[in-house]
Amino acid sequence: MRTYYIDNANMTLNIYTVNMIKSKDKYHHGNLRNTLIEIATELLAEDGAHSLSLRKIAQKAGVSHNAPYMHFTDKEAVLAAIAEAGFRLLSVEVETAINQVKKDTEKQLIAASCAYVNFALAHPHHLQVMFRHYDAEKYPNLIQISQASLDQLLKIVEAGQKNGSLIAGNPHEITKTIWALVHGVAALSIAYESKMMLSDKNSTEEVVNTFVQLLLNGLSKGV
Amino acid sequence: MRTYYIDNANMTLNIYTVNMIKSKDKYHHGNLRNTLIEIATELLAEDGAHSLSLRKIAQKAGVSHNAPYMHFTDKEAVLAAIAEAGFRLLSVEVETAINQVKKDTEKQLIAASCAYVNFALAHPHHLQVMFRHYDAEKYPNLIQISQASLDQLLKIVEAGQKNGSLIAGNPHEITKTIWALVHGVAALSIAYESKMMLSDKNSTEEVVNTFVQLLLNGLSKGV
DNA sequence: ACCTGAACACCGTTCAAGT
DNA sequence: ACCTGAACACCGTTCAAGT
Repeated sequence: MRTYYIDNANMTLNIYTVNMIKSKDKYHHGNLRNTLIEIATELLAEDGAHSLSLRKIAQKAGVSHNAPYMHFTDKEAVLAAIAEAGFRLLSVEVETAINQVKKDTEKQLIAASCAYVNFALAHPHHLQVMFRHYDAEKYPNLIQISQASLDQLLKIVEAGQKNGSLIAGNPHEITKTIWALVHGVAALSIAYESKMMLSDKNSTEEVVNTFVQLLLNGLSKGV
Repeated sequence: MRTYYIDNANMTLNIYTVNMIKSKDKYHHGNLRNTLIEIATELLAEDGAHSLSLRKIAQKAGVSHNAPYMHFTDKEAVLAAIAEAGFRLLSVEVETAINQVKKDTEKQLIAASCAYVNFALAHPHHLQVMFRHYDAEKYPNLIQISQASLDQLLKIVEAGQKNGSLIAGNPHEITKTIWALVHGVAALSIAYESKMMLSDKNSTEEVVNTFVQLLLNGLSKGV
């Protein structure tokens, strides 16, 4: 590659090099990848996953319909990158929500759950792309980053077990139970336009609080 | 419509009518709709939702790529029909599972939950199509039928409240909590190839049992 | 290295036409 | 009524070519 430059260094190449510097913005040098992800995320939020096309993304970025292939092997890779960005955003929102309440296990669990459901309601198409099925071998980063929210819950659970507010037992199983409940609420809320899980008279916070409280206190009648 | 037949009854139409009767199978008269749904479900299971096309379905059914439009307004309508069939199948499997155990609330809840998760694992692409977002006004039947599993859970919950095994309180909220947990387990199992929620050493039944038990007994430490 | 234009085999959908 | 063939505007992806 380097030899190529030296061997072919000529007038034409010099002009090209100048153009590279001059038109940094126009040609997105070194930045096109991020630009494409940003634009794709916008289009996703506006029109949904089914009408998201590489060609539209490229057009809106001002590049040819082929430029994305310089940064992504195929459309699936773009979706994976969008999903990855989504998990990062979700993680930040959950973390912020947790930090805004006192160091109380119950309050933290509810705050994290609300943040998760609110993210889903605010970015339904994004959540859909985040929880598509991806080849774990192809996108190891994605799988890893997607566990961030799970780890955030795990921390709360382990702290709760230490301070005596949660039952003993495998903390991973407990964490997964909470996650499944919260993810289920989020997914079903999206599928049914909030009509099924949420209600008009109660806020999302109140409804999520009800679900989490039922999980904390249990559905079985104490003897 | 009827007038049209009478007014235009001629030789040509008679030949066509004969063809209609002769080639009932070939032209799927009155049955093409169901054939298309069946084939679509097969293709969905094999290749996933993203590569399901109306043209492929039509081709496999032996009709022109345009014939489906006689029975469905667009691709979305086909997906809705596939989803509807899926909910009917899920409902049958859940009902069967419930009937195979004693009239014990806990056992019934676990049986129903297992049936739900097993359906998801057996038909991951189908579940994906079932829980896409559909316009409730366009497909009222779909929304209605999709509530069948919820109603099945509700029955168990109400019986459990009556026989004293479940806590008092709004049965709908309790039912939704169970559904959200089970749906969350199903959805996350699919997204992560069962690696996240399920385990290699334990059966699906054992894992689902753990989750449901945690919900029944609660995560909070009793005082 | 990075980007483009032409080309390929596919889509969903519409419409005039056939039986 | 039910189905077909041609046509349209889109896709994702590949490849030779440009700077």
